[in-house]
Amino acid sequence: MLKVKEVSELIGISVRTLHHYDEIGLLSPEKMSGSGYRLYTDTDLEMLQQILFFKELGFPLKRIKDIINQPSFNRKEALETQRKMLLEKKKRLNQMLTLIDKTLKHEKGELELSNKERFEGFDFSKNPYEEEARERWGNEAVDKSKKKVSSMSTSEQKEMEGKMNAIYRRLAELRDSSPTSEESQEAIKEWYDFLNSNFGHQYSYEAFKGLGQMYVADERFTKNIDQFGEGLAKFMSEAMTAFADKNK
Amino acid sequence: MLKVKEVSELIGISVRTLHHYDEIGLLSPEKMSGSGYRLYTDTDLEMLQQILFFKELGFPLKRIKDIINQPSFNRKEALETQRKMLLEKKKRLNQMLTLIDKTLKHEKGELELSNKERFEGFDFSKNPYEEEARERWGNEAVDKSKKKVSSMSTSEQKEMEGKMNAIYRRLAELRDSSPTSEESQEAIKEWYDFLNSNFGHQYSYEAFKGLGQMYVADERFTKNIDQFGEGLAKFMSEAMTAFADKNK
DNA sequence: ATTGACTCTCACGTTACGTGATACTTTAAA
DNA sequence: TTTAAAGTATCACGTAACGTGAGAGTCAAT
Repeated sequence: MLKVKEVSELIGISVRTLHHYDEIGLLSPEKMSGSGYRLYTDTDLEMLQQILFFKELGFPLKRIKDIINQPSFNRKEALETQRKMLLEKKKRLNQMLTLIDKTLKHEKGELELSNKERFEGFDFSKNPYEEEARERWGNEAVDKSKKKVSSMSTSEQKEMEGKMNAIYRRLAELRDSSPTSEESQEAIKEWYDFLNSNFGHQYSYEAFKGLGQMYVADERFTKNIDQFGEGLAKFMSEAMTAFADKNK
Repeated sequence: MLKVKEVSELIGISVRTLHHYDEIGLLSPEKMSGSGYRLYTDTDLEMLQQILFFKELGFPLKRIKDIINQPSFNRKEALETQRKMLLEKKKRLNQMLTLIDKTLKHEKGELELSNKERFEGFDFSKNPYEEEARERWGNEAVDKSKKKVSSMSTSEQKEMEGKMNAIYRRLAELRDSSPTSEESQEAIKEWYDFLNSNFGHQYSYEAFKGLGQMYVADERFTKNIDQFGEGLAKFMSEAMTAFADKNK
């Protein structure tokens, strides 16, 4: 069992960080000495490794706490998911390297670079790995929408629900047409805007696409959506994918 | 020329961020409309790209501002340095992937993993790229010490200078002995502690070693230090390297 | 003229610690 | 056994980098 300085030196994080993690309930050591000293066990260190990987991937500490406290949390699975996420991060890094090379060529007058192209290697999606985390450890869109809704007044809830239903009904009318038609895409845009302005969560196009995929993968979504019309979830999923791919 | 929302949507950063960068003088648009709207030119966007690369590499905004305001700042050179840094970042990412693979093997009982090994892919050095930035855009140890000194009272300056000179003199006395001797290492530790408590900058052992190397690589340092004794810069450099290697 | 979208500044809030202070505990040396 | 230095705790303010909401001014289309 290690005390704070020992852990701090072993890993290279500050004692203050360890205190902070204890305070917020993220990592509280399994044992305390009689005089109130924190004593970290091997198990604590195993969990700390998990935390540091999630932190490296840009997850806020609160979210990390959520995740590791899931009853279904399993370290081996987590490592595999984190591995996948790190590979994606590596891909993004490669995109940035490609962008630098292009910019250097541009500086040398070897190629043209539009303003848009100048920033194509950057991706400021909120947290690109949150979608994956959600799939594995919790469906935050559903959870968050439930929470957000429950904190509204009744009339606010009715208004929002009315808007949502209207969009669903509109989409249901369109579900026999092509998901990529102009009308369908317009309606999906409305859905995209609605989600982004009412649920305290900002969807990237990629995340929106992932959400659409979940509509058909997750029974709860499919059932809920298909109330408005048989096959609506599938239609929306396809339309959302098309929307995201068109706008990326 | 683009207004804030256009820039925000082009790149994916918030309007607030652009406001903030203007406020702190990091990126102020070249033009303003008659009514006070920020108007960003292509040149502004070029600089913003630079800023975002530095930010990706973990540089604080203040430091980024320092760097890009250097008279010697040159975008092509910056891109090349940033490229190098991103490659290093990629290497660190690979180390983490390797660590995950090792941890997974451990979970499966295929290998042993000590507590130390469990964290070997992590590196929490302050900002690992600062050393390189310093080499290229400014010798912050010198600059910062000058700035720090100029904001002190005269008596504070004398006291600090006295301490510094005493350490130099001590080291000068030892310069004909081995840089790794106990006495030399003690004196170097004093220098390390002095630097870390007087210049508003925290040296990692690696950075301290790098600084020692600069003493012989940078004419200004060598000249300044050798005032205390011929060959002192070289001696200190070697002793600092030994000190860092022993403590890492 | 009106309205909705856009822009500005202001200012408080959030997140994740860094830092210094004060008091208690532990450890090693005298 | 005592002492002093190192280690640990809690407290609380500060920093960095925005996020968020508010209120007022601007712009463009109807």
